[in-house]
Amino acid sequence: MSNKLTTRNENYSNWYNELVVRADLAEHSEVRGCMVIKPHGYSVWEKMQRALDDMFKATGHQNAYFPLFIPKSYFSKEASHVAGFAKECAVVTHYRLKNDSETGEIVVDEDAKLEEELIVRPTSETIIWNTYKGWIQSYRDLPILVNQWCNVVRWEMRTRLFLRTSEFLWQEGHTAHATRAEAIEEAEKMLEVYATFAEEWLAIPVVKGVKSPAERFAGALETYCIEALMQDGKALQAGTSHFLGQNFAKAFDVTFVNKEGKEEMVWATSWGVSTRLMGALIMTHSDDNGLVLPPKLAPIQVAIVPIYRQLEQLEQIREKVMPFVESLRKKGISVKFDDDDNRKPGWKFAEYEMKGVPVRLAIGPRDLENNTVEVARRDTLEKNMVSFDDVEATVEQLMIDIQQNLYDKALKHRTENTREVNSWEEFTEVLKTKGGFISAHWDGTAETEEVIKQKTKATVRCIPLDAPEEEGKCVFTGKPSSRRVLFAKAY
RNA sequence: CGGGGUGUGGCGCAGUUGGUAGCGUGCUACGUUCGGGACGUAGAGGCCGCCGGUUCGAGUCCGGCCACCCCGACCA
Repeated sequence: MSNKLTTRNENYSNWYNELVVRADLAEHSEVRGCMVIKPHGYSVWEKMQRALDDMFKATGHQNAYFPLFIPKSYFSKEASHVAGFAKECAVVTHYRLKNDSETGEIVVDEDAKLEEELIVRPTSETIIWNTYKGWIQSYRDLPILVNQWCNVVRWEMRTRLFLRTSEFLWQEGHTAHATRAEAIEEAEKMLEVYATFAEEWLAIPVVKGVKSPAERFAGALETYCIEALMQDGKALQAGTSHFLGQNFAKAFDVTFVNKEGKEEMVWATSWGVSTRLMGALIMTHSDDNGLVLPPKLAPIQVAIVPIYRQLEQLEQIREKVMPFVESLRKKGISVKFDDDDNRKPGWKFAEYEMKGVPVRLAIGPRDLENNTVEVARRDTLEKNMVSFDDVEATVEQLMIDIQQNLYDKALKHRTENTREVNSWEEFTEVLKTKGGFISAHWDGTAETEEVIKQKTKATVRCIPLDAPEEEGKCVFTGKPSSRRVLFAKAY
């Protein structure tokens, strides 16, 4: 086996593809466009789920579950929603197989055709609002704050592990409110939750913003988003939160009686993040040696590699180390003492590096003599000899330091790759030679946005929420603009 | 849907003008090793993507399918 990954400089795209497989996160399944998320990858996802789920609960939400299948007719009720998803829907038409009487092969039983076809959910707004109709009569029934963890299917033409697969895992929050202001507040609140999660857990700095009308979710009045910048200078949308207005209430006739006894339409939001965050995590921190994980999301936070000749020596190391291992575990740090006798230390070093374990400890006969441990940190690849008496404190501190260092590095990268430009020449030049976020004035029209996209492949990633008012001229048309927006090529 | 590529032991690949399938790695056993992906010896493992054709003979030539990957258009 070639032990080295393709480097990021050689071919960023290959680097990513190889890394996902070699770090044991996921692999292509035999089904086109679908992936198998392997235990190591799924452990990371579970940690994300846990953290997010706690945050959802803390903001008053509850989990529920809605069907995988959506009757086709539901879709047609919200015009822009259908238009947005129609091209990528999997459709169930039959409910039974049979053995062909001639060949004996398993075939679709044409007699078992569904009266109404079912769509495999690409998102659940329609079935949920069809359900909410039955839950809501009075203002007393509001708000409804529900989330579901599930899989969805979007029949993508081109797929990449985690970044875009035909089936993916996500959560989708769907809330119902009595007033416009409350729904907007909810959409903004969940954007904050996502941003906090991205920065504190994934260690990924994000720009909070709103989407241009062209990039808005199908059926939304406003789409809020968090945008991150990857190491190759391309942007990645890491989460979205939508203010849906009354569009779905109108489509599904969901009304409530207010305090004054008058009937009103319900206001809605929806918000989601997906296994795509795995892609963001990988592309933000990892290096040419493999995966780099922030400690808060690493399934194994500390790996201990014993170095020994005879099994007797291994036992000596084990005796020395186990109380320390137990002590770390009591503090909630996940530790693996790797006593696998079939792998050599060098192999284990490389393996834990590939898999992104934040801290690796090596302990051998020399360390037993000197009461030391070799401490290696994944993010900087630094190695230090530490007294065994101090190693617990060292490890605890490293959990904090590595988490922080990864964030700082990513923020530095983003800062250095966010450039203000004021002319079309500058715009195309920066895009061609450097990439990254381009902060520029835009006249706000869909036409200009489209032309820029056609010419450069760069899109308006978002209008940052914190963008200051600033008089300027659109980089492309020269028409007046009141604030800068962020452009970039995107995943 | 266009363009390109690939299908051969688990994985990665070679296989020349057609002659009965090989290498690396991994796997099993034993021994020596063990501080950055160890080494030796002995083994196991293949309807060469599928269907048809040419031929005494096809992994190899011809025709037709199928699948997957990569690059575009579309998208979280």
